[in-house]
Amino acid sequence: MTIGKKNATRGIPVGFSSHDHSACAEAVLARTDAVCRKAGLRLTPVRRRTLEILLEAHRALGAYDILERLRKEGFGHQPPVAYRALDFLVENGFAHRIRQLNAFAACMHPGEEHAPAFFICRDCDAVAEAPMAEVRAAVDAAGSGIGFQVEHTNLEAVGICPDCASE
Amino acid sequence: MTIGKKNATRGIPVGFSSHDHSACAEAVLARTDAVCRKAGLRLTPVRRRTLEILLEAHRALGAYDILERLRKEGFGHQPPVAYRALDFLVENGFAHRIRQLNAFAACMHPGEEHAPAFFICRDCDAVAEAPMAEVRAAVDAAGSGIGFQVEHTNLEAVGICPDCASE
DNA sequence: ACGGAAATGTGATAATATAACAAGAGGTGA
DNA sequence: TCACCTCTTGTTATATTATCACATTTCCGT
Repeated sequence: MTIGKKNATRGIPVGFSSHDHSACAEAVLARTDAVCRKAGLRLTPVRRRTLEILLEAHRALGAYDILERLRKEGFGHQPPVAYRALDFLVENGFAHRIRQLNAFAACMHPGEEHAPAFFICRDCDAVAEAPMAEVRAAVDAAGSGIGFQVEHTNLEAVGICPDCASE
Repeated sequence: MTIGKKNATRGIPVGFSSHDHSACAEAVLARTDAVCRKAGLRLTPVRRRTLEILLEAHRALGAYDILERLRKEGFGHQPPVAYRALDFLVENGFAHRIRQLNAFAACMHPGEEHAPAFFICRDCDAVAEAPMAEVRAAVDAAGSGIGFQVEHTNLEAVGICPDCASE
């Protein structure tokens, strides 16, 4: 599946409200830099560029979409290049994996403790990230009820985004 | 990835508590039958058998695991055979798709309105299904807050199951 | 029986992801 | 500095998951 072709030229892919993309992208990148320095993580060129690509695209991208862009910029052109960078970003909370779409999106709140929920439009594939701390608490509680120790939760809601609803 | 190899011979794959598998499997199958009759859905041989396989396995299975078993029993041996049966089951709520595992598990509450959450052991791949109606309500509410109309939610929690924790 | 819709079977291929190994970059202590 | 170690990158190859397209069959209502 190629991600997001349907809405490539209209709408607001990550999040549903208008705002200055480049400003927020820069801010997130700066914050990610800071978090890496503090944690001793190496935000190498591929990794940094991968995050930038996600931030610039401002939508969920498939690994092969990212790979293609990296290739055009002189990075390696084999799948592991993209997957490794994405793994790093996801593991450290700088990006999220959207399983419904087999895609990845930049995290808008790097470093902050947050259990995000994703709202995915089934029409245009736009993705919004919303904080759902209460949900995480409820899941933790339900888990302990059955002796299960929750380490990570992923909540993906599929439906219709405001843009597509108004059409 | 092949699903569930790690724990193929020990533990309790779907749900974490001991019980009579074959009894619960039969009950679920009977209920599914009833729901289909009532709704005018056709639980054809492949579909029925696919559900039975999931129920008997009592764990999440990959599409190709299921395909192999269907093949051995004389059904078609091409991927669409399994995927179509699984699509039917998932669409009608008789099975769930576990995206973390690229796998499928029989629904233990067919016909009941339920927004399930899945607890997935990262060690043995066992899956437990828990009802999380409150979570669904919270997600719906959060969705309306951003103008998003939620149609379907999927919540997957990864962690350590009681069996693996005690080792 | 007949016609249309749904379901099945098959071959082919697309899309996603990982394994395994060689080579390079960068830090650390002798 | 240099030997050493670890992490990172690049590449080849392959595994795994999923869908397309089309022919055939089955089912159901008329």
